Amino acid sequence: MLYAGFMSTVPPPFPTPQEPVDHPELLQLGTGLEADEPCLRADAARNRARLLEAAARLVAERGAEGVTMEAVAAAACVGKGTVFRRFGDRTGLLTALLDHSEKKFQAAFLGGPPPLGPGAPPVERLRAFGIAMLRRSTDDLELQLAAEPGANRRYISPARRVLRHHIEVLLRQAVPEADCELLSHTLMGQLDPALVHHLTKQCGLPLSRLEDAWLDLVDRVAGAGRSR
Amino acid sequence: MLYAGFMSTVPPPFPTPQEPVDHPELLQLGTGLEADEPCLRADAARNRARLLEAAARLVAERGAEGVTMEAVAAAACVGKGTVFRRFGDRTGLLTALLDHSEKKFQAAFLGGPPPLGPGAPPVERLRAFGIAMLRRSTDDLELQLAAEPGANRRYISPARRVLRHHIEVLLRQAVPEADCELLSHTLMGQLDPALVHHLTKQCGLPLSRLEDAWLDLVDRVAGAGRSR
DNA sequence: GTCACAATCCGGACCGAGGTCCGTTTATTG
DNA sequence: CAATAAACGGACCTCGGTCCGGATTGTGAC
Repeated sequence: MLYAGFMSTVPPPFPTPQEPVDHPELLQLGTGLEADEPCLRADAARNRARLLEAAARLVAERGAEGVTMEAVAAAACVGKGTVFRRFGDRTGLLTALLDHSEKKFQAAFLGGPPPLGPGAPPVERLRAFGIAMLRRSTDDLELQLAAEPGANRRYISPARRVLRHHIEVLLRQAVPEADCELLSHTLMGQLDPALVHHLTKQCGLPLSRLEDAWLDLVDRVAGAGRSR
Repeated sequence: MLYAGFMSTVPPPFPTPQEPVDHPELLQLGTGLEADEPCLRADAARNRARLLEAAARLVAERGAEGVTMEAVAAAACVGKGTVFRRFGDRTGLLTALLDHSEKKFQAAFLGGPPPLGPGAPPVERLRAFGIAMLRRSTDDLELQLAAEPGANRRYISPARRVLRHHIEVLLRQAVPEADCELLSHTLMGQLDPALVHHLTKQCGLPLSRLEDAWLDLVDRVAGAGRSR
């Protein structure tokens, strides 16, 4: 028997069938990313805010590694259990910290101005999307790494689903004959924060090279004279 | 101050400079994967064997999740500290369990018969390589998932390096004008055990579709009429 | 307003597992 | 048979995660 009271904030347990959304561009903005405040008791909401603030402060002063669930609880003057009830687990807390930036990004590519948003041809949107993700990764890279779930759940995080699905939709327009679902996973791989971290921080490659590689990859996969 | 006595088996702590190997095809067969037995004291070697056997037994009867460091130690009639000294951490132990299969696979694509081994044209070797990896992933998928290191170290595991480097070498022959280092990461992404697990076990896709997608990807990236 | 009741939340004791330390034991070498 | 380097073992620490008795809050009735 699991808790039942705090699933609003927390990614649904999965495996949920959750067949692919069929109305491509119209999925609700924050798929599971928010739905926070609706029905939270006053004290719960207050504690939630306190916790996020405390966590952000800890990240700022001690880095993501210093964000211990106990430390956050203590810094927020709250019991440890409260942190887990609200955010499910450490990954959930860290994800919530990234939520704001995440939603801004989603808004940008789902409804913002072209070439990132609708209006530009799909391949161009793909190019812009990758560049934007790479740039976004360089900020709060540490947090994104720390927020990454274990191997079992890496591919079922709601945020990742949204990103990947967006790529898939664009791919369908650009290369309808391909297996766009799988292809989208491949493209996502190139934007994986862990890979970006490895290449830039551990191997010392300049970000521009990753950007070039993305553009090249899009070309190869969905580029001009494609027929298969 | 770290331990210094058991680094033979264990991936070097990193950050070690470790500049990229320059002699492409000639790297020693097991890059960091073995170098085990050479200078182990008799009792140490015996305990190592005991531990691996115990771990394998535990995997067999309780699944990878049941492989607790304490349980392994107990099953091998050995102290907990010994397990860590020998294998560094849980990932190291699990990796060691996969070592045999890993080396066999390396031998197959580095020196075995074509099209996997040398002798076939690079694109064909690439195709065969992916298919082989996908098939290999379906066996001991659970173990491979469990052995995956945390986000920080995912891209610096020696075994992964070897695989990726092999792809890179083949790519250089097939598409010399491309950024083969980065492209190889992309291709590796498609073969990531976690992805394979997600797609086959959680989404229910048949393995054959992954294989088709791999062939298609190789085509797109390094396929026939390429000029850029 | 206030009272009572149910739903929700809180807190911190508790557990298991990974990882570390260091005093002790054992293999090797000459 | 020393002497030395290496290995051993298990107590110990930290941290993520769980549990449940008790405290708070929202609500409807009066």
